[in-house]
Amino acid sequence: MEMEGICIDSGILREISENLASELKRLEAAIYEQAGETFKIGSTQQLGVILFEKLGLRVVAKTSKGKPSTKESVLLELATEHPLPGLLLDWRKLSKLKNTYVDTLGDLTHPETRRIHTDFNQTVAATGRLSSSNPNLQNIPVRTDVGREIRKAFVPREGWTLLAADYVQIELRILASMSEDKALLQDFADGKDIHTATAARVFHIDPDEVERDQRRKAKEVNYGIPYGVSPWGLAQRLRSSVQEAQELIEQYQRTYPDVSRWLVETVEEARDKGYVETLLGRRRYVPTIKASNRIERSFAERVAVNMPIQGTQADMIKIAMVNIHRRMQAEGVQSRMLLQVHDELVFEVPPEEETTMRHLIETEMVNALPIGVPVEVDVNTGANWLDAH
DNA sequence: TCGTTCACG
DNA sequence: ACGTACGTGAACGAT
Repeated sequence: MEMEGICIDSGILREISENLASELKRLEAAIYEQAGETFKIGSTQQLGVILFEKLGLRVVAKTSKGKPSTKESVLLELATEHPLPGLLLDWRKLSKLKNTYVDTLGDLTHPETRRIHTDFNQTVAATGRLSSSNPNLQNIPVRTDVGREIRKAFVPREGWTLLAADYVQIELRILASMSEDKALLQDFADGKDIHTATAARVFHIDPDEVERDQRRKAKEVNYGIPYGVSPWGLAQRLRSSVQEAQELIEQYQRTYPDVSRWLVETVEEARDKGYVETLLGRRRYVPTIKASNRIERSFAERVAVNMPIQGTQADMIKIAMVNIHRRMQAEGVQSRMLLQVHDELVFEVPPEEETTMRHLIETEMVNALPIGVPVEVDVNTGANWLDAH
């Protein structure tokens, strides 16, 4: 994958870069207008002086070094009180995308081959995941409109198509498997939309009565639980009261008692043995699980419950990658495996191999590591990375 | 080199 | 009262 690289359409990036440049220029003018002076917008220090001293806005949160924070959640809160924070949020979003992705990826693209080559690091992440660097191709934007435009610049070689295959809600399926939770196992066995199913159980209603907002809440709980989320943390994410968040967590614990038991037992196991492990026995040592400092200890407890899930997912996709590679060799295909993004594999395939590859990839991903829960994989093709989803 | 911020799963 | 969901990598500013 490192040597193969992936093809970049520099023309697309150049156009995005120009659009971003003019939009940023406009925002800069508006920001200086509101601030009443010019300054380095990217300097949190200079920005802090403007926001909290000159304009006298509230200090919502402090950084680890005790300075007034200007992070996104702070600016969001201040945006109702002054026009400047909203402009800064827009500026930060666009300058991040331009500087980190659009301009950098363009520069790193080989002028002849039009391809870009990352490093996949095998011995960095403590959970067993891969990481990607120089450049990191595992954090290419996708959540915003401009971000999605950047994905369109990742294209297949001439005449071929990109194929993306994603595990569907794999973390929660592994949680169901490891905890052997009856309700969670049943919902997956029934092929239900898991967040809707959770909402129905937690709110004691029919699945077809679940409202958008209830599903959103259930989704945050589902994803928060395997990380050991606190009532306060969940409240931040939901923008709800701590009270409501706490009730949601308690209701979840009553709904999925075996998950709750597994979380407790996994922390106990870490205390007893000094490590936790994945389904296949990959270990992570967590010595601070016995720390006298409560903050340090709590952190170790969250690490302990998260690693078996995240690590088993990493084990699973690695097995799938090896098996897919072997079969590609055996069948002598031209298709190439290009990227891995934790729960996703990206390939480029010639048109005549598309049907074969779709089937081969789905089969090997689904069957890589049997966990007693149905594993679902979403496979799509397209003219670029965005369209392949 | 460190701190802050923010991009992804 | 403490700090507050896990795992990463990179850009930028300050020192």
